[in-house]
Amino acid sequence: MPELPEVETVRRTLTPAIGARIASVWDSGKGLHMARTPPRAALKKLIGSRITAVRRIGKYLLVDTDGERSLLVHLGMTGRLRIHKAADVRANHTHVVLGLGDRELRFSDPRRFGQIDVVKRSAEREHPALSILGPDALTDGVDPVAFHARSRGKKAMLKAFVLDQSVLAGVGNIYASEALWRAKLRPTTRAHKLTVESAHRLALAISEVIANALENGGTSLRDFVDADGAEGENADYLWVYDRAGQPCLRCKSVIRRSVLQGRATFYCPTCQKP
DNA sequence: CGGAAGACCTGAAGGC
DNA sequence: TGCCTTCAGGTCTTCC
Repeated sequence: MPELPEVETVRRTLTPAIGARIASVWDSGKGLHMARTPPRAALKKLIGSRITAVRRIGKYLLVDTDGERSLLVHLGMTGRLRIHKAADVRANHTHVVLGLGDRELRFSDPRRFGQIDVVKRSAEREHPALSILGPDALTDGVDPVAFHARSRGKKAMLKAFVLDQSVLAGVGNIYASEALWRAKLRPTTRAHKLTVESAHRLALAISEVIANALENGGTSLRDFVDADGAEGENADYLWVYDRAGQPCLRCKSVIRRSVLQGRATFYCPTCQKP
């Protein structure tokens, strides 16, 4: 479910946890992404430390402590990271809980596509999940020159290029369609076809789409909520995603849905030129 | 190299 | 009410 704007929204709403001491940890023992179970022994080592910051790299969150380790979290499709009162009933599919006195930081994830790990901060970028990430689309910004350079010689479709986390970290399925619509580019166009001008347009479109979604607190189509349980408003502002059969907001043509690499893709057949 | 298809999972929604 | 199919903000692997 969560792309950069949603993960960043979670990060921002987690700041009340900063300063809290981790008094206990618990995990369900269930396997998450790639059948990996949360590393119980490493989680236990977080006990006694205080949360000093919550950072985000691409779609990953890092909960820093005053020890040498950080908690690494990926929300997958249905993951939630929320602050609850310790007395609140635990949601179904809760898989990791950090006890923070009268509060708890809880990770729940019905589909279990998320990831939980503990990393040594001094070597965090060597973690396999983080080592492959390109520049962060928000923190680092989308450098149009570098973006264009990365597209040289690439036969991949633009949709795949934009989703490639090693090119740019943070863009997911919704905002890929949104950015390509905004840049007036067809999702199936090959990346090497980008001109300097169209690459710049796409780079700017990605930045704007992400900034707007973030302002709206993210897109809640199904599962996404922030750390306080609040939904985002951005679903009301989508131009193409989930709008198949409806008029293009630019030219009134009928928006189409196709499937690219197994994923729903939305575009305007008229104003997004092949 | 790239793309399609399948894998990992659960639950909501729609058709009958 | 139930049963069945389809679909879902993400990776990762395998096969062509």
